[in-house]
Amino acid sequence: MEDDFDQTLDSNYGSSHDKVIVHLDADCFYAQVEMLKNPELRTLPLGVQQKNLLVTCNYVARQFGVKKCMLVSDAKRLCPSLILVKGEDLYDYRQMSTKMTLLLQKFSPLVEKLGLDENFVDVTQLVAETLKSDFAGSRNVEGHIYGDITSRCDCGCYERLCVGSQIASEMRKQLKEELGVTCCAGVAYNKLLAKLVCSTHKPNQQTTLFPAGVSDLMLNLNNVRSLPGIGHRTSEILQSLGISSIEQLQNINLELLEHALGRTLAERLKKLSVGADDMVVKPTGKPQSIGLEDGFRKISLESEVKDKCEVLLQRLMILLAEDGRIPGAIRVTVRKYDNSSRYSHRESRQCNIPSSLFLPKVGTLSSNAHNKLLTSIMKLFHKIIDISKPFHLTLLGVAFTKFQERNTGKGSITSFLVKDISVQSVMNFQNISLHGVEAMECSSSKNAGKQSGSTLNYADKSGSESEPEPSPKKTRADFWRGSRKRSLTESDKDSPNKHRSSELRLSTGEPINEVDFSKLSDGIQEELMESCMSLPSLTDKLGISDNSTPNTSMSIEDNFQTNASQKLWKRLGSNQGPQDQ
DNA sequence: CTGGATGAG
DNA sequence: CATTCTCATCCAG
Repeated sequence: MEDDFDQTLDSNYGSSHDKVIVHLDADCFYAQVEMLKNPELRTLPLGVQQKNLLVTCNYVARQFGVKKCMLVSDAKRLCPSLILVKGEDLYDYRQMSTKMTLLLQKFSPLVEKLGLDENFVDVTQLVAETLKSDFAGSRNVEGHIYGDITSRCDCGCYERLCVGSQIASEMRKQLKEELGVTCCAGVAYNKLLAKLVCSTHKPNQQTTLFPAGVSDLMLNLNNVRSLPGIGHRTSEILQSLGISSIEQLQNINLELLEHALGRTLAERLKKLSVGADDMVVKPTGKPQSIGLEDGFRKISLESEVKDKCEVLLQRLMILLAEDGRIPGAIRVTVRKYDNSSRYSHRESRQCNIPSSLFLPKVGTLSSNAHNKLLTSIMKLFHKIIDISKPFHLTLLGVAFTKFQERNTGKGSITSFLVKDISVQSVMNFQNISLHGVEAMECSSSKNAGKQSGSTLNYADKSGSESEPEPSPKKTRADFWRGSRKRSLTESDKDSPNKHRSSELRLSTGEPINEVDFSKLSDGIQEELMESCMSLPSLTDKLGISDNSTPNTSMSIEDNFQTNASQKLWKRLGSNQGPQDQ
């Protein structure tokens, strides 16, 4: 007990080298998506703005000194030719994020999202299988190596991390070829180090960290703020203790730190400071809440509140239909204008809602449900704001929570259909009302002219997550296709029953869909809901046999893992020919 | 369970 | 500092 250090060093918490973690971080993600939607922007300085804030920009713009989280006005002063696109609506970014995660899940089921543009993948298993089947030992590292490797650890981590770097390289290759997205990757034996080393070479590069480089990596961090888990608040507390550097954090007395931060956080930060992290990669499932919010300068009338909420609710209903689950509660969030400035204070209220509002029961009128929800929202609003007095809001948000898993068996099939139908309806509507959006040049710029009629690929989503619904064969097949063949384009075109697989269709104007749906909601909403009601007629259209394949989903994971490692092995074998000795 | 604080991108 | 638009986790009430 007197010996604080024993715990850290002895029990090896978070510092064993037995795992291989890859962290992937898409380069200037929002800007990349915008450039995929409109490739003409590639060579121009591009910024993505939300309200008055430049949330990210491409690397052309960065040459002018434009940076993340700048005021738009400042950015324009630095770079008068800066092209700005609006990024308040996250729909396309979310869509691409889902595609990236799905692609990565082909390498391991252990994929954890961090925000929309980052993923952790635990590839320990795939590495082990690859090492097992690859008897010829010569290994080289793909990409950069961080720090020195003069002293090699004897636990076998050197070989594991080498293979990890090759897997990371393959992941980035597929992300680029299949989705058109460039990423950075970091490879290390825990999450913390994988993330930290990831950002040492940017953009579109990867870096592998071996144990000998850990100390350098940690001590080269500028300050404690660089550690994940230390935000501005904890940083202030540490500052008050005279701690700003990583080295200071490494050396501070643990009890002193516990006094200021509590035992749990203090111990965690102590370990993080020396590069130890025992957090597991927790597979990301469906979100626990789905919400939208809108910030603005001033709202002070109840009618404005109601209008805002109605628009938010309409957009939210689309996200909800895509998710496929039924919410049990709704929450309203506001931010009041606060001149005294401290920091942004939000208040929220939530209430339960009857699930009957969402059941796909024939005869349920959507406008009815919609109105009831809007009424609930306004009630919640009145719980926060006393409208008999003047008020000044700068933000309104609406979110659904407490999702119910749906019924087993038929129920889930039905919901599956409802989800697809709602999306299709929106598509159909787009075809009718908006004519000729833009030519789509989305993914790998090769295949510009995809056929436009097919469905969006939301079905993929339910494929690899918690629900055992759709056939995992797809995933496996996709993996093989993606990995063995150079041209994904060809194989996609060739297979007609492939309409559910991962084609990139970002530039078909999904945001336009959404916006237009909102604006014209009066008419459209009825149309959408009517479509949802007529379930039987849609079963034909959708080709149920495709997704209801009674697939014996035994050891799918094992299967694709095996295939993955075979494929990787093959690839490495053929690529390494000349280098082998 | 609710709502606020904090932190992530 | 947050600023944007989300989402998750932790914790006190």
